[in-house]
Amino acid sequence: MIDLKLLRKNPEVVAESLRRRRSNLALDSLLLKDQTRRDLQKQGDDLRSNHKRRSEELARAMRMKANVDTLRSELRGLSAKISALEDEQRKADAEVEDEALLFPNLLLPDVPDGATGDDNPVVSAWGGKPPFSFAPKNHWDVGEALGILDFERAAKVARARFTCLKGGAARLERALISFMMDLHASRGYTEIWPPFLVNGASMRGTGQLPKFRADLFKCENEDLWLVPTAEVPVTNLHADEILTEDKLPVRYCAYTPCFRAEAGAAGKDTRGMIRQHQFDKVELVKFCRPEESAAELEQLRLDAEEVLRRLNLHYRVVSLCSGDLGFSAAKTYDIEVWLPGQAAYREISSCSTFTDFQARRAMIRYRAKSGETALVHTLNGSGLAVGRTLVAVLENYQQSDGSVVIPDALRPYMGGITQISLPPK
RNA sequence: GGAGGCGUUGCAGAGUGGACGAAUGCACCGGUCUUGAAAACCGGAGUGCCCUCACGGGCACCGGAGGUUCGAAUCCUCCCGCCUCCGCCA
Repeated sequence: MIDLKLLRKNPEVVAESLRRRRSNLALDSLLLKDQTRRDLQKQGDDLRSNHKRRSEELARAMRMKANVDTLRSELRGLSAKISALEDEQRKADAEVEDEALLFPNLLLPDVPDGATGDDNPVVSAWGGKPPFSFAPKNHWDVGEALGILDFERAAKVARARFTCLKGGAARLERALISFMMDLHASRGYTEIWPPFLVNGASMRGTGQLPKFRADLFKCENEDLWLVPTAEVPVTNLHADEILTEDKLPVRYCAYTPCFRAEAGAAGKDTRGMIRQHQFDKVELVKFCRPEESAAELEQLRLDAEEVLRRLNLHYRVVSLCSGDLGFSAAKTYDIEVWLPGQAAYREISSCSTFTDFQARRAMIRYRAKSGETALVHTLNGSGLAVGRTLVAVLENYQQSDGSVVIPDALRPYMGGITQISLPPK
């Protein structure tokens, strides 16, 4: 959530960020609702203060056995007035909250300006496109020929946008998860195995609700939602907590399956495993002091990149421009892996700082040595999207005979398998 | 799923209708004492919202939401969580 005090004091700062995002949200209505809310609070506080004093008077009078009928009925009237005002106040609070929750995070100043993903500048690259002596195939062709990806049967038991992995691919998926978790755990991230269903408050805390309800799967008749990313359960681990400063920064890594309704993505990436209702992901999540968050974002990005380097997969990094940035993020790097079968770079990790936006929603704070409490900054990034990493391995490590060589870094996790070969005819 | 018990300020733990934002102990932060430390003694510490340039002040918060009452940590209803026993299950 954006900072309403800042909005009140510096509306032009918020307006400028919205303008850069190409958002058409207007501030007037929110500012007005905020003013109404504060007026009502002042009125209510004054009435309650008065009521409190008169009530004490009544108690004193009763002790002296005085007649209190007049005072009592007067107070009854005052109490009714307060009740009515409190209803109004609740309504006003909700109106401010409902509207404020729809405002995206403020951009960091160094977010490049731009309208769409086409405007995202490439900030770095690693490796090079691997040479092929033949025309490299799409991962679905590679996988179906090997009999390790089964889209049709997955659609039969679930529906479209699900994949069934089999044999070498299933093993590879599991190997990738273990490989990534081991790597991050060895580099200072504490391993977390969180719930895969969360309540609505958690979804609100990280910003999925109320705005992106349509992208989520929900359990019927329960306040339980399937996680779209480990970011949700892991960030909310510290909701409503005050962390001690010497524990910061807190760094977690977590594997979860991710469930996304992919509303509005009809017709996009309909073939293959790029865009699924269910996929696996290893996520990195950090909580830190505000002054550390810029450096932590850079390190987060490097930690995600390390996975691709060890797998020897070519990638580039783009900085999301103002118009392309996600709702909750203040700044985001996307890591895009090279997919030779599609001759394209595809997003495989997204590393973001959310500054205090999620911390304010989820009330995640820390106590500074001075004794003051302040909101932490939260960050997270994929490290990596496992399904897309599997795609990248299939496409980049495919051989002319249709087999796929296992990258060296994964071999310890593959039980001696060095290559996924075609089944005998 | 059934039966019962419980949920208070960082922790422990009092408080069953008013003077309770809440005793006490521990922990924590200052200070005195000490060469230093411990102990002892003195003092200070919750969170949020609002008003104020500030000093300061007001209001709310005893798991959550309602209700009864002039007044609720305390009484009532519902919900959530934890514990114990039974059932079921991996």
